[in-house]
Amino acid sequence: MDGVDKIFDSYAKNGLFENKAVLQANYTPETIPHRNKQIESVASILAPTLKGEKVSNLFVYGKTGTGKTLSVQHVGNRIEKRVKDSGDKKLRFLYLNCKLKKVADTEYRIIAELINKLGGKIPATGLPTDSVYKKFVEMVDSEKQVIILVLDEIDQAVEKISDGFIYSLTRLNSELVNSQICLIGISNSVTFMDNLDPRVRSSLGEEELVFSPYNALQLQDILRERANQAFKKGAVGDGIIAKCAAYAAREHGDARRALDLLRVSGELAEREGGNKILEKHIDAANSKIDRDKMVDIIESEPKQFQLVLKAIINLNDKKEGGGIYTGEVYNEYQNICEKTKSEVLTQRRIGDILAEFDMLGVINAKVISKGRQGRTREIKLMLSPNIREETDKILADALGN
DNA sequence: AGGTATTCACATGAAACTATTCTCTGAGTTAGG
DNA sequence: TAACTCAGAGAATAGTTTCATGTGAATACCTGT
Repeated sequence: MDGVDKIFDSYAKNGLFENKAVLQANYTPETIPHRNKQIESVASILAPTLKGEKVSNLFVYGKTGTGKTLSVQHVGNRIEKRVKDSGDKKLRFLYLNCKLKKVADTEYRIIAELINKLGGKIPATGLPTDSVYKKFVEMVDSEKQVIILVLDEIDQAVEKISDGFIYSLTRLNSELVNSQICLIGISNSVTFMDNLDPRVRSSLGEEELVFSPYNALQLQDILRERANQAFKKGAVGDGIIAKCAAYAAREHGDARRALDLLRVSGELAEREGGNKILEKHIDAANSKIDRDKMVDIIESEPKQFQLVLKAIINLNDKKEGGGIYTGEVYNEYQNICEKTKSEVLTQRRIGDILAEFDMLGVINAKVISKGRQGRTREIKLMLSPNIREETDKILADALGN
């Protein structure tokens, strides 16, 4: 009876989870608490499709984890079911997440993916975009039907491609003879609409819907409902739910985060062999989630990014507290490249890489002007000590030294 | 002293280039009738 | 003659370089008191 057996034993005996899938990100719950109003709005906007009538395009926005995607999909499923039951009208509900890398982050791939969902076939590459587009129109228009097209994280798509793409989609209706198409855009950036072509804005934003963040009490309701299904009885106290909710509420009311927190807490408690989640598990889970996320990011970053990060870390160690500037980073970066015999990129490119690190929250870079000493980014490394440790390991590993 | 003009060290943008990935096409090759 | 193979053409993407333009404020330079 060694340690491994002991682990297996205790796992089999007192697993905390009844059904862990309930807490996972892709789970679709039966009910969606505190979103009735929004769901009804979506439903009333989409209702005309049941009669095959033209409906307004809809634009939905709200922070991550506020139930946007869930609500829209919920309504979509209901409509589809309804249509299937009554059986006369043809209606397709297409959901597409534009952020998924390698699936739908270019114009070509988005349309190709849509064609796939419609049941058509298209090679992953090798065809001119407009012929793919033509094929799409053809497929849509091949019979009399209504198509509800949901583009999730649409802001990502526009950033990568251009808004001309969406413009042509919104204008699609005029090209279609038989069918109707209804566009639903989902975005978590409120400002996304502002720097959009006015024509696109007006046609996409015929109807708008805002999902505001959940507050702590609402999060508690959500958690409680899911916890009931996910855990065995008695595993979760009420204080635990409240604490998870409070943590997540602090982070702009992100329900996904709250659920993650609960799940990871459960996993930690289980691993310790306990039969109950304790408060300390939540704290541990909280930092574990942050750490895992960051480590994941750094680990999966391409080599050049890691070299730049290494340069920043070196400088950070060398001059405790003092500001780090782009030029310094570039010099240090060049040194490291020389040592590791890597290709050296231009300063222009390093600037972009720094901006991306800033976006990811690895560093905090503020553009400041030092007067006669020019304009530059003032960079602060944002890795907490325990993440820092892991990072060093990863970098040493990846860069071989 | 107070007001302008300079100037620095990059930031930020746009366009062009490169390497790689993928499919399709058609020529040439092979195998079977 | 049909089936098969394989190089090359065309297209798209990611990552980068090249060229161009922008910019906030410390400093240098005036100006008139």
